[in-house]
Amino acid sequence: MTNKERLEAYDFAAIEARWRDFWAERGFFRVDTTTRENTFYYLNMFPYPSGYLHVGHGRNYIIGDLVARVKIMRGLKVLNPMGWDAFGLPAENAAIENETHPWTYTQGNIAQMKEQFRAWGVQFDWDREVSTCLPGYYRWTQWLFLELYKHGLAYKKKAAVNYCPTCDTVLANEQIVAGACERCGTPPEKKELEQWFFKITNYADRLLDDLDTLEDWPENVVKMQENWIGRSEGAEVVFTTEGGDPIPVFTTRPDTLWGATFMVLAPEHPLVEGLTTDEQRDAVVAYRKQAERETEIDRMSAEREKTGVFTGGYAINPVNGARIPVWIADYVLMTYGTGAIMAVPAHDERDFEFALKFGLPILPVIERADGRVKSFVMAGTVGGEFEAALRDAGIPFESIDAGLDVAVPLDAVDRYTEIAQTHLQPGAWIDVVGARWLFVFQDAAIEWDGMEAESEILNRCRLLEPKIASARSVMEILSYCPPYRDVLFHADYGTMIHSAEFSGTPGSEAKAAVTRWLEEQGTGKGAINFRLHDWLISRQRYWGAPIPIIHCEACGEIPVPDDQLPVLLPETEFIGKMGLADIPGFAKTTCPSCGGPARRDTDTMDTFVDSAWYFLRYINAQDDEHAFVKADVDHWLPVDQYVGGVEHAILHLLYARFVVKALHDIGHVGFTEPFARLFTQGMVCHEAYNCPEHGWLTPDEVKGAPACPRCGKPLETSSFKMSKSKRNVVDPTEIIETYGADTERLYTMFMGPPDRDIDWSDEGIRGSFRFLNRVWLLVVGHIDRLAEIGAAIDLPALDEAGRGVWRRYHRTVKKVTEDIEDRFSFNTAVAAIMELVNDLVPYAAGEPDPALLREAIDGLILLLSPFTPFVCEELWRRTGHEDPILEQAWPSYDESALEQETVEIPVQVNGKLRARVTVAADIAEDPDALKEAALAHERIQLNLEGKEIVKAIAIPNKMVSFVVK
RNA sequence: GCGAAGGUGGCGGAAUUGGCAGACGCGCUAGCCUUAGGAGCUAGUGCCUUCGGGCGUGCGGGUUCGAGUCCCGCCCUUCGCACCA
Repeated sequence: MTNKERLEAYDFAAIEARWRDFWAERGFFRVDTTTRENTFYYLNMFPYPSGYLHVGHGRNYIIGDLVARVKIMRGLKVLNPMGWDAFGLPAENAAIENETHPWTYTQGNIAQMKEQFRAWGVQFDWDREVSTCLPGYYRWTQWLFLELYKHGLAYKKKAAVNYCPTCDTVLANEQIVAGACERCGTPPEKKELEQWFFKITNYADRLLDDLDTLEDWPENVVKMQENWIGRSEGAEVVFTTEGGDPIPVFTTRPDTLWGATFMVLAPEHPLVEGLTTDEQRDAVVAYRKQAERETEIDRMSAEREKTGVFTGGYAINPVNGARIPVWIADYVLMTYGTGAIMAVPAHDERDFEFALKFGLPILPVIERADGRVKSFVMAGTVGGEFEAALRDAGIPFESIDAGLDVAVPLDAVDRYTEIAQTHLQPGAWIDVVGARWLFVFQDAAIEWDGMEAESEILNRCRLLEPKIASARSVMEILSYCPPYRDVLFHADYGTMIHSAEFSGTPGSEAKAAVTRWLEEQGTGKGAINFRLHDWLISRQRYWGAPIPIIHCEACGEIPVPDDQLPVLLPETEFIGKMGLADIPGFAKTTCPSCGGPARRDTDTMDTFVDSAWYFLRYINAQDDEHAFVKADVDHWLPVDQYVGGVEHAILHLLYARFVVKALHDIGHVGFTEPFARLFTQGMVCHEAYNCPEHGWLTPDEVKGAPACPRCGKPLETSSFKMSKSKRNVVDPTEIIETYGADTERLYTMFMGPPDRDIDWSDEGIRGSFRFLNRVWLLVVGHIDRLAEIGAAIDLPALDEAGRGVWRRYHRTVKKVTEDIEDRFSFNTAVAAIMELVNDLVPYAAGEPDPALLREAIDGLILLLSPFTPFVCEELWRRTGHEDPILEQAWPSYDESALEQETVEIPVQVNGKLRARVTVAADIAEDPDALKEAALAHERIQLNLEGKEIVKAIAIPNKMVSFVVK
């Protein structure tokens, strides 16, 4: 090997300084968006300018830079822009904390983050930089608002908001932590305020249906969106109060209507007032007050007991005229469906729990799908020959504590009833539950099929058994019997029973049949309900885009005319915790319509509005006349590849999809989905150390010791997402100083699959550094042995080692290309490059073919360049190239190099690997020849000795397998 | 409870279509080299072994010549939603 000592060391600091600004100066990442051919729009979710990016943030941008570089070398015109999600609460709160203006805070952070990108070698088209807090941007956010407004998609209505009485302000949902105001800990109150909404519910169906067209989105994100939209199919059925007021309810189970034994309204339902009787008034008022106060905190606790109060009022079930009690309970939400439900306790788990607790009747109206019927016969309730009779009838049973557990076949229920009745002792009864419901008394077997049977059975049982004299329903009696626990309740779609003329309707038809009938009767109709609510975009905070609406006493709500946009954020000094309403003079204006005195809307928009359209703005970021140009966005959008964190899987992505659909319908864009391909990268975690006394400690303080350096107490150690508060962030500046940006980039791509959460390893990164040193020495140490650029390889003249390297090189090109472009599998791409280097090092140290070495080294540098652009650009120049790497074509591979001359084929005998035979490629192709070769192998012959071959399988190029006896 | 992802050596992970489990890297072991650094180089490294082999991808079954991969039934971890009628 060439004498190492003479070789220049890998001086990453000097190399990175040399090339840091090169790519930007040459404009490789600038693109003209009027271009129409070979374009590629790569987009990272833009960050909130927090001012500091750790190595975990780096993952996102390094992936983007890598893909962009590959696509550029592929000859595509790549748009990879960057901007700042600069408005919003985090910036405002941080600014308040630092006693500065959010503007100053944000600008300083942006400068710092740009410097970090530069250090990483991460390149963007900075000519298209977008910052949502600049008037040049939010002027168009306001335009977007007005477009939606003019098309009926933005409206104002009273809505319950969270209001903190201590801070005297409205709180955004994000400001409520564990049910209390994040600043002062006071539980917020519900307050009715006028709020702006976007009518996203108009698009619920399309947002759901179009998810099917997003084939390149991660499955979990699609599912999360589906769940969030929450489409339910069922019926709306109109119950009535005794006073004649309609109470519409939504149900997904119209087939269970005959089992509705009571109703429950949300505590704040408007009909509660009228339904409440004088006796119940105090209880109802108290409950409503409690519900209003406690919802937020209480909803946090997972499994809470059902609570509720009877109003004293009754309603009429339209299907059978039954008079049923109306209750209020906080498990019914005013914000879903109609805020009222019909309760079918036999087939809805929540209703079941509620009914049992409050003693309301529970009537099964759907047969169990599994047909199970059970009967528990308590010891002493039957005569001695009972068991023999069961055996004769072929009815299986089991003796358990205190009695017999009988599993009655569904078709033997009547026979069982007879047997039970014959052997019943005086004063006893036997019940049959599950797919049939019967109570067998000495003088009668009563089918439990409705309210009349309910009261008769209840009365009889209470008389017969003093212990249950206080039972309030039949189901309550049954619930005392443990063996019945799993058969009393079910939510199956089974055959309808106890439902008048619908009894016997099979489960598969029941829903549709009842819905049709309800429509004929005029008491209900098929209905679809969504969990998705309209998007509340009003914020009563300063740091956001002002809503461009003027309120005039004479003319009403007037949109700010286009030539008066933007409505600028008023300049103030240190703003503290306030909204636009607190800024003197802001609201005062004149009506654009009548010229009279008027008042500006003082709400600002949710930051999710800013980020719901920024990907359009990049296309024409400097256009002062338009938000974007239709012809351009229609070409560039949908974004070819969108990358960001899963934390935005629901809100941001849903809002962006909604805005694009709305803009499409209005006619501003020609496409209906913003992001063709989505990739969600995982978080980077790092060891964090917690001392019960001194809190979170940095790894430096701990130095690997298991105890706190200050108090000696044992430390809790576990891996968390990097965060300042847990003191476990890894600072890229330190990494870059120690190893260089290339090493950080390489390790970030190598440490694991990019979609998975992963631990940053302080040892692991050294492997990547070592590898780059190896590459450096390989290239710099053999420059004098490289043939001239472009020299042709004389393939037949290569020795065996050379042919091996040649094949390895081409296989590597194929694998790296596919791993990056098709699979986003950067870790395995790096592993393949490492394997290539592992082959090249000994080859280069021997008697390498200069032309082959040239091809392999050039190719290695190009393959590695998207990962480690600094060192690769340096090596590229040192090996004699004058043009930059980004002007080179991405390496291609030679198909013929992928074919092996000899192949190693595993041979199995009875499923166990017994030998490997090395055969020529043409033999490996031919099953018969392959079998012959396998049979000829010594170890196989040994294994086959004295055995008969039952079956022989040869899969070309894969495997030979013998089955022997 | 519902939905999603995952469980493979001491560790991060690989195995893309049912075909050689553990690529690549970290760590570790031994040796070499050295101007003694946490550098570099070489070899080894799933477990057990009587050195023939046996066992091995969360657990239990199944399909198959062949299963980390497919099917059935469980267990565990992480994430998202959660009284949504």
